[in-house]
Amino acid sequence: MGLTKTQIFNVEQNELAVIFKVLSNPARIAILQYISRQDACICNDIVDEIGLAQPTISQHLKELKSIDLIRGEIEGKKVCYCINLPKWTAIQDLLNSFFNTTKSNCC
Amino acid sequence: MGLTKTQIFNVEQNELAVIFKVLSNPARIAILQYISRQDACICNDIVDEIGLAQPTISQHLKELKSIDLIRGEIEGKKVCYCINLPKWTAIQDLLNSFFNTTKSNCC
DNA sequence: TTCTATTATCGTAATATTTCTATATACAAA
DNA sequence: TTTGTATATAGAAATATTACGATAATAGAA
Repeated sequence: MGLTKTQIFNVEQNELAVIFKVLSNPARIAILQYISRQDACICNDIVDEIGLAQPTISQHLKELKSIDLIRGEIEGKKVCYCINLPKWTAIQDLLNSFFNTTKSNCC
Repeated sequence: MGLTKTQIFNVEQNELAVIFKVLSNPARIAILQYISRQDACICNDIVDEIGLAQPTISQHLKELKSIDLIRGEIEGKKVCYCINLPKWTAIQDLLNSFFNTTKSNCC
C-alpha cells in the first residue's frame, strides 16, 4: 500500500490535500518564513540559515515551486526565490473557504 | 533518512507542520467535510460514505483526534464524532496568522 | 579556456504513510 | 451466556518522504 486512493475523492479534496502536504514539513515552513523576511528576494543563504544540506534545500524549494507558492528567478549564477504573492493569497483564501464551510454546519 | 530533523526548527514551525500534515490527506479532508455536513454528530457511516476499509477510517480518525480537531463520544457501542469547534477556529486563526505574517514582508 | 561558485539532479538509505486483513475489545440484545 | 454489531489495534505490504553524498550543469571570474 502506501498509496493514497486519490481516485475516490473529488478535485477539491485532492487539491487541498496537496497544498497541505507541501506545507507539512517544518523545513519548508522555515524556508517560506526566511524568504519572506528578506524583503527582496534572496538566494541560497537559505542553506546557511536552515541547517540542512544544499541538495535537501533544493528539493524542498522544488516542492514549494510545484504548487507555485514561490518563484525562482535566475540572476547570473545565483537564483533568487520569492513568495508568489497572488498564489499565496489565493491559497490562503482557499483554505479559509474550507475552514469556514466545514465549520458552518457543525454540531 | 526519512526522518524530519525537527530539532533544528522552532516550536511554531513544528506545530504548523504537524497541523498541515494531519490535513494533508484527501480521506481526512473528506471525513472532516462529511462529519460537519451531518449537523449532529455521526458515527461510522463514514466507512460507507468514504470508500475505504473500516480500519483505515479508524486510523484517519485517530490522526484527526491527535491534534484535537475532532472529538469522539461513546454512545453505547457506537462512537459519535464531531468537529471540535474551538480547536477548529484556533487552528484556522493560527494558519491565517502564518499566512499574514509571511505575506506582510514579501518582495 | 580553465577555475570556481551556485544550483539542480541522481542514487540511495532510513523512516513514515497508506491501506488492508485478521483479530481483539466493548457493548447490547436475545 | 451467547450472539452480533461497532470500533480499535496489530501486523504486514507497497509506496512515499526526508535527507545526504556524489555528480552534473551553468555561468561568471581569472
